[in-house]
Amino acid sequence: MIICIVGPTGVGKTKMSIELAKKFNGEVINADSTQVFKSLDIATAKVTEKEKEGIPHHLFDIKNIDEDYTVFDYQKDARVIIDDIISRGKTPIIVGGTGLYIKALLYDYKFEEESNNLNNYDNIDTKELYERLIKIDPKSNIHINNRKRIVRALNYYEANNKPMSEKEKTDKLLYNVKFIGLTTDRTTLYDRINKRVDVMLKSGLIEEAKKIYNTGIRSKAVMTPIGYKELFLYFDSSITYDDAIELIKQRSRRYAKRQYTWFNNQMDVAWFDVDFNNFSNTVDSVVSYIEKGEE
RNA sequence: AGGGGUAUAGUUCAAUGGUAGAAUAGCGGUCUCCAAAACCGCUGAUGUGGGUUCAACUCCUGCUACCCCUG
Repeated sequence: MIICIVGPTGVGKTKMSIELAKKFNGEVINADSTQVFKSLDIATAKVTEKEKEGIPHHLFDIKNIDEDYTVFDYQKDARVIIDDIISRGKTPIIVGGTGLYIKALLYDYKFEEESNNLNNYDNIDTKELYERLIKIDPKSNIHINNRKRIVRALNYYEANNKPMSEKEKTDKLLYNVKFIGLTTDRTTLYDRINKRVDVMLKSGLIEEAKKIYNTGIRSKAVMTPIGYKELFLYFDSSITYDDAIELIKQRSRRYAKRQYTWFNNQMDVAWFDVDFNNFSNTVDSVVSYIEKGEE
């Protein structure tokens, strides 16, 4: 059996993962696209050594910030680790907020080996790209404004010689997985998100961001997470400090909302309302839910 | 107290007397190697009572609230 903990940012997934690992003889596998990178710690709310309580953790800090990492890589790496943990008789506990990573890992998503020389079509405007796409793939339902997806579909066509809309859609669960979703009402969640940003600032977020800023590295790894790019704008004096902080909070709230959309619609999740005043209550309900399913 | 001004969506602003719009917030959704990304959709307002007019956010007026100025 595999346990997979999902939910929006800031509900306590990390804390739950440690508790469940203790109860079920588990090892934690990261399912967060930003936490695979070294030195992105505070903004990504990565587990600290102290919080780990000796539980083995996998796929954290495995890449440098000037390297790329994709779902394709994640699927390969994490499956090896799952098999290894199971072969040692322990329980894999997958924790993270990146829905696509989780889905690609546990369902039979098929990715073909493609060259990493992706064409960005930098000099061509989106409308033109869309017209090209429709020509090679009339059934495509990618929206005309979604440049990123259009580019992907064009690259897919070039690499595989067939339109993306003809790619086989696969949606079968490959493992015996219990999806545990942690949730709370929207107001509480937003409040926690806002406060967590303030805590991050006290823990040295500015210093962490400044250090990365000074490296001059502007890779996907550093420009994707919420928390650095906004502060970079402040360092550049493009926006004020307060605006940068507000932006971080706003984007975090929106991110949380998108996470709900994914987890509600893409996988079969058992949701648990988190009791923040007495977290062990929540742990107990989750544990008994898992044990009941095991009979 | 007297004089002046303002009142439109949760917020900030639009609308020659002729279908009340936008930004932002909020909510919902898409997603098969960039996903903390990218993209799409929806809800919601003329402070209040009269009057003029075919027609009032718009003009007149009573009230209320807020802002500025003056003792």
